[in-house]
Order: sequence, then C-alpha cells, then structure tokens
Amino acid sequence: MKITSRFTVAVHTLLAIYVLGNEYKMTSDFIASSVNVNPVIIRRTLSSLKAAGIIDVKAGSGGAMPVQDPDAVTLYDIYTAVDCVDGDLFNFHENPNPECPIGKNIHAVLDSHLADAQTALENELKSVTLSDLMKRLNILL
Amino acid sequence: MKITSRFTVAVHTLLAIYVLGNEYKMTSDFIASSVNVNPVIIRRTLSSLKAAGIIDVKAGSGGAMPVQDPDAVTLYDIYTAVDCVDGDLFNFHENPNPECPIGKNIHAVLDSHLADAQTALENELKSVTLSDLMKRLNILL
DNA sequence: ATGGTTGTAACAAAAACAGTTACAACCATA
DNA sequence: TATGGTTGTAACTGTTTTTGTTACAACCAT
Repeated sequence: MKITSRFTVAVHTLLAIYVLGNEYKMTSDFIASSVNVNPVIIRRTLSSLKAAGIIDVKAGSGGAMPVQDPDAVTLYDIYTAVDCVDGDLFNFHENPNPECPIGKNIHAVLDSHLADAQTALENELKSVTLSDLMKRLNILL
Repeated sequence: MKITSRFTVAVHTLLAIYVLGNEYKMTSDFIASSVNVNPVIIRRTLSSLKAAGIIDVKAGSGGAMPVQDPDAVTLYDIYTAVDCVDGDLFNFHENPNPECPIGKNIHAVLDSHLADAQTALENELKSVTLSDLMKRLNILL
C-alpha cells in the first residue's frame, strides 16, 4: 500500500511552476519532461491544482502560473488537491457481525485511534510549505 | 487510497483471541463469522500474526491463542505484521529527469518531509496497545 | 481412523492507478 | 481570420493490489 504518486507528481509540478516559471513557459509538455511522465498526467494534475486555487492555467495560449503565495501552500493542501485519500485513511471490512461483542464494538474501540494517526500524518504535511521546499531547492542549485 | 483492511481485520482478530479466547475455541471459522469475511482471510491473518510472534495457532486440533502480553503489542506491531505498507508510505514517480534542476533534486527536497509524516503516523500507532483496546472494550460490554 | 482444523496454492473478481490516444475547444499572434 | 501550439477531457488499455473463493494436503486430539 502506498499513497499515489499523484501527490509527489503534484509537488514536483508546483516546484517547477514556482521556481522555473519566470524563465520558461510552463506547459504540460515541459513539466512532463521534467517529471518524466505522459503530458496528460500533468494536465490532470494541473486541473486539480487549479481547482484548488493554487495555480492558474491558460487554456489555448498555454502555461501554468502561481496564484497563491508559496508561504500559504502546504504539502497538505497539495495532498488534498489531488485526492490522495478519500475521507478515512484506514479501511474497514464491511458489516462486522453485530451479534458478536467484538464485531459490535470494533468501530467504537478503534476509530478514534485511527483518526489520531491520520491527523498526525496530516499535521506533519501541514507543517511544510512550498516556500520551505523552494528554499531547500535553492541551496541545492 | 486507503490502508488495506487487513490491518483492521487483524486488530479485530486479536481482540477476539485475547478477549474471547478463554470462553471459546478461536478457530478461523469462529473469527470469520465475527469479522464477517471468508475464513481463509482469517487464516492468512493468523499466519501473519503468528509469524510476528504475537499469537500461536494450533494446526490440526485448531484454535489461536495469545503469546505476547497485550501490553506489549501495539497497533504498529499489528500494522507491520500484516504488511500494510512496504517500506515508504509515499509513492514516487520513477526516473525524474536528471537534466532538470527540479527532477534532479526532488528526492533531496521531499524525502525527509515525507519520512517525517510517515513517522508521525507510525508513532501514533505505537502509542496504542492491545491492552488499551481491551480496556475500552470491557467498558462497552 | 476419523472429523474438524490449519496452511497454502491457485485462481477469479473487483478496485485503484497509471499510461495512452484522440480530439474538440481555446487563444495569442501573425 | 487563419493557424499553430496548447489545454481539457473522454475513452480505453494495461498493470498492480486487494479481496474473495474453491480446493485439498497436512495435521492432530480423540
């Protein structure tokens, strides 16, 4: 089980737009060649990021550009923008037996702990901004 | 994306064994009817939990029983026992373009943050023991 | 020896992801 | 206003992962 690569592709895409956007026109073809995937994958990613209000994409003339300040965009925002997880992170088996004392109470016993774990993950993602990544990237360049 | 139900099935299975094990013989059929899945699913779960040293399973005569103290078994132990995640939780797209400044450095920029998020999740799972769940369950019964 | 059980292989079905082709809609600009 | 490059999206394929099922040999207390 892994969290879909849509997430890291989206981060990669945003870094390209925010860091290289002044130098180059950021078309889906350009970004696709940096990420090394099919341009359609990038267009889908751009659609999601646009719907989340993080970037803008010019139809026709082409090119993606920043909308939000990179300080305001966290990894969590990107993670939700590309729908990595639909609601609960942990999967339950359906219809446990209500006749059984365990089956009847398994949700009551487990749910809060699983929610805590998911929240811990998400809080960590909220603590990192696009701006943080850009600073780190600039040191490496 | 969701974490496989093998995990919650395994927790359910262990609660059954630890809480009802004195009253009933815990066969795969018995547990399967509480969880409401095919008995083979439970046998596979029991195999994993046995391999992790948490329980013992009697072939032939049948029945599963506790080995480890419930205080010593955390949700994380169960999570790893059933292989919810193989190594990294977050998936990367393969072979980003090394000619591109972003592609070349995307791992250096992202990896540690993703590892932190994964660790936060896992630490939360480590903080809950089977014993905690049993106490909560006893209140509800 | 037997009856109920485990362990596991083999396979089918379903769901999620990833990748691809195709093409209409769009728009700066020549 | 025609054009060339681009986006947006539908439709489809292939792959992988997960889940469910049947089948049966090996096991063992009685």
